[in-house]
Amino acid sequence: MLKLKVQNFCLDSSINSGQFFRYNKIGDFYYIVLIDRVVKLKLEDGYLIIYSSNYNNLEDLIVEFFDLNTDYNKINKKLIEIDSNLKYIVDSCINFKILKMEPFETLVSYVISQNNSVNNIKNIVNKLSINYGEKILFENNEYYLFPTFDSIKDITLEELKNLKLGFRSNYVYELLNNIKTNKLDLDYIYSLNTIDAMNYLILNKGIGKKVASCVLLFAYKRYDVFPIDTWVKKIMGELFNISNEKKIEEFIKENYKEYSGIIIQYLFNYKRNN
DNA sequence: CCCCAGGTCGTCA
DNA sequence: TGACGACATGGG
Repeated sequence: MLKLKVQNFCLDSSINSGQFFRYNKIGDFYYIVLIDRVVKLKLEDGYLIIYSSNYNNLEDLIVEFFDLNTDYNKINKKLIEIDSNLKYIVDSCINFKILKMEPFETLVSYVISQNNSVNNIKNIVNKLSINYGEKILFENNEYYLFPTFDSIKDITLEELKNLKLGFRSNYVYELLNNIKTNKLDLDYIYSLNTIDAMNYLILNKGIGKKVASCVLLFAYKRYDVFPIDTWVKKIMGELFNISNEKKIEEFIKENYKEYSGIIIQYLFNYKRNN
């Protein structure tokens, strides 16, 4: 068991925020499939109580995944300074973190996410993992890692359709092919600035601005990008009477700059939970 | 039977 | 450029 002192951290809202799809809550504990292992954890009296199928380098992994070294108090203060009318939104997301997810998993998951519901995304990603991911035994139960690129690089279109990806089957199929032919290199993205990274991702069929934004925000920690989805459009219409996507983009970018992704994530959470 | 979900693409003006 | 329907599937 690993016990980790944490401050200003809400495990519930951070996991259950539509960012990450590989988790289950049983009793007080969350069971999450994190890269190469199963992690079971709960928050108790300011400590994370953590069990895992693999304790190697576990603390670093947890700190990185939950973004525990970023000073959100400072960021939140800035957000409120920019627009104090949104204080109640920021307050409602207090101790919420933007997760740092694995790029390949994030990319595939978010291609699947389009025009889909969080529950159904979870289902499909789980099915994909059960069929093609490595099996991990933990507490006498079977868990499945998200497939590596190698384990699904030769998947057929029909297999994808059988997993009920629907029209997204073609997108995932082509995406894997692009990685295979090195037309898409996920490591290359680290070297690109945000705008170039966005344009690079959008070259792939099935990846538009929204999916690319999610990938850059959730897997590459680019806080200056922000996904605009149906929930964000709704709340921006209600709060600011802005419904046009371009106008939303200009407004957020102009006001929130390098923290755009964080305020948008707060707005998304608030709208989805209320 | 309808509408909608962390959208994107192709087409048509 | 901008608007608009199609696209698979599951759930309300």
